[in-house]
Amino acid sequence: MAGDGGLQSVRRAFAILDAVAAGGDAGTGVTAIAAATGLAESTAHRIAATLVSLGALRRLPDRRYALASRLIWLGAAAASASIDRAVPVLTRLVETLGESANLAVLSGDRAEYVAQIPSPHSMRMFTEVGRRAELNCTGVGKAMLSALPDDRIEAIIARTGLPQKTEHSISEPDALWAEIAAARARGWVLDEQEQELGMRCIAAPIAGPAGDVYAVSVSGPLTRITDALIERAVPLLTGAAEEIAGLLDGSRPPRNRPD
Amino acid sequence: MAGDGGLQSVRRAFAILDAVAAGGDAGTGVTAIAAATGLAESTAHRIAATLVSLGALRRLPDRRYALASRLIWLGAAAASASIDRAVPVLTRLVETLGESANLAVLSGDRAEYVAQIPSPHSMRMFTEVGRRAELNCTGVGKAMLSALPDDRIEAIIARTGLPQKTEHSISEPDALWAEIAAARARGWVLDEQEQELGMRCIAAPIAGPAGDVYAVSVSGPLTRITDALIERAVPLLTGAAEEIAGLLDGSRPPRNRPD
DNA sequence: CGGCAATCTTCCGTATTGTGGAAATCTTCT
DNA sequence: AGAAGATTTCCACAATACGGAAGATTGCCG
Repeated sequence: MAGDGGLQSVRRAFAILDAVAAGGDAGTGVTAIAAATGLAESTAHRIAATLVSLGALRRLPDRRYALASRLIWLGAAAASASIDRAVPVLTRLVETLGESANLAVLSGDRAEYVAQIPSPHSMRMFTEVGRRAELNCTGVGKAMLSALPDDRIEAIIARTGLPQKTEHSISEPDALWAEIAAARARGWVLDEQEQELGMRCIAAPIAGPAGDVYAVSVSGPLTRITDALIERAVPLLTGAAEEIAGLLDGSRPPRNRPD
Repeated sequence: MAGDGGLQSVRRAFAILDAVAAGGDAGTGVTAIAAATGLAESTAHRIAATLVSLGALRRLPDRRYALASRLIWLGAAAASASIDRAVPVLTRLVETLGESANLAVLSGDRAEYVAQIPSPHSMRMFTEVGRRAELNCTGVGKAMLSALPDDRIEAIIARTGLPQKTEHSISEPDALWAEIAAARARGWVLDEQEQELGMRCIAAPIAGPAGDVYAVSVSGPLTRITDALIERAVPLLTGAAEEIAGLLDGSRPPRNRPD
């Protein structure tokens, strides 16, 4: 093996998958892939073609590449064990705080809820797992943004804009950047009725070892997610984030990034 | 490139990921990986080590390998676009039949619900997306089993047994194999209160181009999922399976496999 | 429609990377 | 402690992957 990284061509294949994932849902051309990975265009083309034949990438009509279904399947298989291991952590959050706990993953330009332990209260925030949500107006979305490099955030905002779910949703880029800065400083974010009127949510980001990004959150109605509960919940939440990070391949919460 | 498959080492890396995915949640050793892929043990070891350094595999304390979180992330990113494209198909099913429609993926040894369009009826089957379910006693599970090679089915059964959710759940391997044979013959399966008392579900398998397996289903309470509705729904369901297969990288429904 | 620029695709000589057999090491069981 | 099986390391070498160059395609503009 040349160095500690193992097989060069396998590493390059994953770099190409990352570049395509970062390129957004409209697809990524060979020139952009080559630029993002530092590979020659013909090399990038050949590896991308291999990934297409393997079902990990697909070709769009305009010759761009997008992620494909073999990754869905492998991801689901990988998630089977990892999320199962996160469930007890979420469960303890719920038992301690009495509110719903969620785990989300950054999925394209949106947040996808991948696990939820519901609150025992009859009135609770109802989040369908598998549902995708905007990044700018959800706790988990803002938490995950805070774990991304600035240029990645800019690319996402350029593609998605800042969709409005309620009158409280963040509608100005400056306000979102301020939220991100605050999240980076204190390690958690608050969704103050931005996703849904009457609902409040706190969330903490989790960074995986390879650029994968998640968030864990606690959510419920405004009447119960008081400032006192938030104060009590934050250390538990950030502790849960750390614990889940450890379960997801020994990763750690993100360091602050003063880009 | 040697042949049409592209880079040999990238193909081998994915073959190793498949072998680890097929090996179950307890992990897979180098010798088993080498046997499953036909590679030399030292080659398999080196590629697996590369995948560990990339975050696609992780090492267990007993030196076995398991799928890791980079695949969750890539899978979620890939799912972002693919499932979005399947949602209109599910929606049309619901609008036509008036019952909930679901999309599930084979996730480890279980079925994971990845999308759901709920029925407009106030009493409906409530399936939390992201929830995992047993393969032997769910429509989507049995449908997906029917799309797998027999030896893969045997390995799954050996690991999971045949868990019982209701008194109707399939508890004998012979009965499950008969269900699988029937599913292969007609292209869809029926869950007759096996997952939940009072609930009925029909499901059709979808095979991806690279061994990835999904199922689309229509479900509801016994009182509404009548034989007449099933008769009416089956061609719509299998048509939806075909359509979703086409959206998931041009794949087609599985051919019968008379192993 | 033609021209142009940008992007994509193919080809090929070659050197670098990946290979697999053999040996060494580790782990588990009796 | 010994044996057997599994895992890991090493290294010579050949086969695979590489990238530059040339050719092909696409989209835009006048």
